[in-house]
Amino acid sequence: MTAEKTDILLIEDHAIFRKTLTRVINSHERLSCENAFSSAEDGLSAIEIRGLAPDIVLLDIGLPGMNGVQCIPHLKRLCPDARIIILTIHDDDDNIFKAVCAGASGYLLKDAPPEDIIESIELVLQGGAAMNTHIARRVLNLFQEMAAPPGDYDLTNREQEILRLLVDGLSKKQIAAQINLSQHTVDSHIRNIYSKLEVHTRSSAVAKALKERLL
Amino acid sequence: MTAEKTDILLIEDHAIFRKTLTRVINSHERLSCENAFSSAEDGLSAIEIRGLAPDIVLLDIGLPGMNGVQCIPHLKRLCPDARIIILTIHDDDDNIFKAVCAGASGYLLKDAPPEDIIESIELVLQGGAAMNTHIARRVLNLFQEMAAPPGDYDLTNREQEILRLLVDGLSKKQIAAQINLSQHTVDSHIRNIYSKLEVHTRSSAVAKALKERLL
DNA sequence: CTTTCAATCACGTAAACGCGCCATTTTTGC
DNA sequence: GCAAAAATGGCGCGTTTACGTGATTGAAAG
Repeated sequence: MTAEKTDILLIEDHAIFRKTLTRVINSHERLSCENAFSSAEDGLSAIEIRGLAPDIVLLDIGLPGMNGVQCIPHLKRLCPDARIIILTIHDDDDNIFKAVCAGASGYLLKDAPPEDIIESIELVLQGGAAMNTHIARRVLNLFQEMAAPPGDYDLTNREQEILRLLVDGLSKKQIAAQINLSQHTVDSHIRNIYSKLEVHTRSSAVAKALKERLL
Repeated sequence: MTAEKTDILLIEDHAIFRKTLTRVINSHERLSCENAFSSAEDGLSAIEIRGLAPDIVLLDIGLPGMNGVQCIPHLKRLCPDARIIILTIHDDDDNIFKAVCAGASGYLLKDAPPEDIIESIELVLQGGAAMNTHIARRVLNLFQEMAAPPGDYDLTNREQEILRLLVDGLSKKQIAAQINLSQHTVDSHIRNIYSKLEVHTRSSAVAKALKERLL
């Protein structure tokens, strides 16, 4: 443990909220917020020009100009080690999804009491993620939606093996050579695959395999 | 609010832990655990035969026979309204990923104190998700890995359009008909796509398009 | 014990494919 | 205004594919 305080950078366009939050953070003995900005552009250019390297970035989504989600990739580039915590009134799935995909470590709602925000910062510093249980639930739901149940077409092992090689773009001849079979046998397996997947072209088979995670 | 207690079903092969947990749950005034099983098979058949409809299922992953992850789809089918909370010693990414994709609402480690487990059950009942912050962090990381930045091969609009049709499994002739072009033109576009994607077969192009989200 | 099914191999054919090589026109960017 | 890039169209050739129509073997299931 060093004596250094944790350096927090804040990007938030609402002036009163920004000042309140800065004060609350600075009243904490191990947290420090020296840099607070009202737009993503200001924050990013300050980071770049003054070489800031915050430990944590608290980021609003509803910013004028560049919004918070768009800002995340730039932050990741300028200070890859910084943890980003989204702090917003928008709790719709789309924003949550985009923020999480872009690399946020936390997603807090502004109506959370200041102590919760401080606690979340500490959790993130300890390597955790900060979200309330309802946001967490949304994240899990998003996951489940993305992870459509892998289709099941009763492919045999051999068929799956050959389907994988088809996805790799190999021809019958190449597949036959790869697994030491006759081209005719490979052909036969491919026919069975087509029949089970109900397709008539290689492309459709490959597309179906990838879309429905058959491998 | 009904006077009914929340019905919790437990599947856990470790007898002592199972009994401890059952006792702790039943000592809670609004929770009830009447059904505890030592295997997924026992639990599932009891649900099916006796028509159980638990509100929450606490599910171990490291079960003999069918494991917890495999069990989830069956639970979803037999009692679609039940919330599933994974309770396990395994906190590796693969298990977390599979459990979350399969539809778990929570992921707890067995070393959590019983009070935490009770609290998590309450959170899930309130529509939240139950995980500690480190598990949550892993989930977010998984998200970010899945959301790899879409590849960029400078495909033109026309090329993207045709690539989409290739993914749909259409032949040159069908594509030409679909967008009112000569087969030769389509052929020409396909060549350019191959060249940009650095592939030489339709399958590889389709695979690359889907794997790297080029559409 | 027989039937089903996976896995293996075979021949032939019409259609589709990948590619070399080429030309014209339109759009885009400096 | 001009060069680069994109979009369009064309011919030919050797290869590959999809599919019809078979066969044999061995293992699993009834």
